[in-house]
Amino acid sequence: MTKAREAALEILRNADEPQTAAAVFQQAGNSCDLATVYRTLHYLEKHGYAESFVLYCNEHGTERYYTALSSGNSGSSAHRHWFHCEGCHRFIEIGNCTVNSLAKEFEIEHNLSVSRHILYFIGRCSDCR
Amino acid sequence: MTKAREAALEILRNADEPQTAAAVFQQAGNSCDLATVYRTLHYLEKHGYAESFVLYCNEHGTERYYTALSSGNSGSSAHRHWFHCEGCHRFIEIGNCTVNSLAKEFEIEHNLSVSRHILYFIGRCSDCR
DNA sequence: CCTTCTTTGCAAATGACTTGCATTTTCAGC
DNA sequence: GCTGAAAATGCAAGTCATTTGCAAAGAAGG
Repeated sequence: MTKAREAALEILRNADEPQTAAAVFQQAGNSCDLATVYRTLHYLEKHGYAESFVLYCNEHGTERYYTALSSGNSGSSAHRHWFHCEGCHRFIEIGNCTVNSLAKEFEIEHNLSVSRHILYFIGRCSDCR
Repeated sequence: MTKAREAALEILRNADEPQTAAAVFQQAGNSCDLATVYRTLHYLEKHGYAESFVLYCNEHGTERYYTALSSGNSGSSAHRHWFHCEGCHRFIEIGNCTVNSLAKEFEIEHNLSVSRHILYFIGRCSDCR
């Protein structure tokens, strides 16, 4: 684990919301190149330290957001889902998600395999309504 | 409704899967500019003729996919969700989706408003397993 | 140390999508 | 049917997140 990777992972672990590459770059104090941040995030995801999803927001456009997974090296912790506020751009975790069982049903019904799923909500939080 | 918009809407209505701007452009036989296709799809979505979502696929990257909404004054069709096969890149509709009720619960629980949600599955269909 | 493999920085490239602007279409009102 | 203002289109150039080529810097093992 190199210094840049350690730093990025620490940033993701300390964050309570999904982070974009640009956000990680900024929090790292520009201590490394943005291209390195992208490569680092790919590395972290590939090796099971983080997961990501692509989210579209009116104001920020389409960006990939990363979250740390609790246990690294492919020992996966639970996949999470988020609500994104279009006002303040904060994220709130959607707990208690039933998508997994929905995916399982769908797999059986269609005799196929679902390797991942994406779910998120967009709206306005209680402060921004 | 101009010719280009009529054509794009017809393409979406005849499609049984979500279509990208590039796909609509191609099916339109390059009869208009790609920029016009983008503008047209924005128009259709803004005016309730279509809806869209952004999906990431390993092979095709991040793209926006459009589906027609049945825009008769009688009934606008419900928002739909899709499974995307990473092998053949076909889409299969996920029927019977419980996300709406999940969103409603979440709204009440957090005193916020969810204006839209994104859900899709990625995997391999029965032909591509 | 020295060699080799990996990672990084920098700059340039990519690809989906957007936009400025001049030209064409559309369409309501004659 | 004509006409003119408003809207739509084509083309080219721009934007923006993300990726990649390549040479230099760093790590790891002998």
